[in-house]
Amino acid sequence: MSDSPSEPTTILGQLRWIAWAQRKAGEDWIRERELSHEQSFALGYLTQHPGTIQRELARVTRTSAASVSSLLQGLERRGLVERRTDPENERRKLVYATEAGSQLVAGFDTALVGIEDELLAPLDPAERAALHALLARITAQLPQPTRD
Amino acid sequence: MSDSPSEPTTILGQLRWIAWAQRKAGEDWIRERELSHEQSFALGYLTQHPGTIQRELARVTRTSAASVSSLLQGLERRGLVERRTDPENERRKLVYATEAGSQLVAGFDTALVGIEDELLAPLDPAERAALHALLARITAQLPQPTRD
DNA sequence: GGTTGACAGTTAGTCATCTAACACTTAGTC
DNA sequence: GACTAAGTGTTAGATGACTAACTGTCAACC
Repeated sequence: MSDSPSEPTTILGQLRWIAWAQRKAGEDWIRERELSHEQSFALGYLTQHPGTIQRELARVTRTSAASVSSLLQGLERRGLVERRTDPENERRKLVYATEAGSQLVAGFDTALVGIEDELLAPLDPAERAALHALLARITAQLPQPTRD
Repeated sequence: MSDSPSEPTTILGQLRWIAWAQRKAGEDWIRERELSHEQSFALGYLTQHPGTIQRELARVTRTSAASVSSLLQGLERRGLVERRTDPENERRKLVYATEAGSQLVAGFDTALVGIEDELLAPLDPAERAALHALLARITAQLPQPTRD
């Protein structure tokens, strides 16, 4: 074996590398707004899925309930999100992005699209479709921190 | 726009998901040895590349010099690695896995191969090669935390 | 030969995340 | 109705990683 599987010559090494590059690419955008990566992601998600409960946020961000809890505390302290107890099930808290929160992350998704577009620049549309299809085969069998 | 680019329907969402799954899959193996992910990775790398300097370790792990420093402190305290100042350049420290360190991560790379194999199970060899080629096109243009 | 700037690593302080334990709510069961 | 188990969220403590500032070393240049 010429190379360790931890290195970029392996498929998983490539994946981790690209994921890392994406993270780095988004950092400027995020830092301007004084948010963390996960905060931006959560806020962006909430603008598109108002009333998400915390447990689902944990699922889509693939993190823990505890992390979501403290993450939202930070956002709430800054008035960017609002938590309301679900009247129909008082265990749950429905989370909403406030007007300020929505405005702060306005353009977040377009920024992400831009980053994706830049990273995928070497591939033409047909190749992107092929890549997407291959990856879908893999994700289809993955463990389940999925959204509904 | 039917979906946020943060979600698994996008290519970058898929990548992050798979990278996350890989991490989770390795956790059992790692926890048995009371190591962190980065520690395992570094120790595995050092068994295959003895005498690596810390700055290069930071590059291949795509982290900071400070993180490598404290990471190695932990490994050195447990006698798993050894740091020797490079006699030819006293700024540098050459890092070696000790015998104990090598034995501890013996099988690390085969474990990684197993994880990769499991994740890629849905793809046949030709498809894996295609995936690898597509990803290589992307990584070829990425910013440069590369090895030599 | 001293000065300057780049390179290599460490330290201190901060922040985010995780795990484990806890409190509260709901639903099922006797 | 009381008991039990599962679902939801929070808190506390430990860990890990980052940024910024620092020390020490090398190389280039006048």
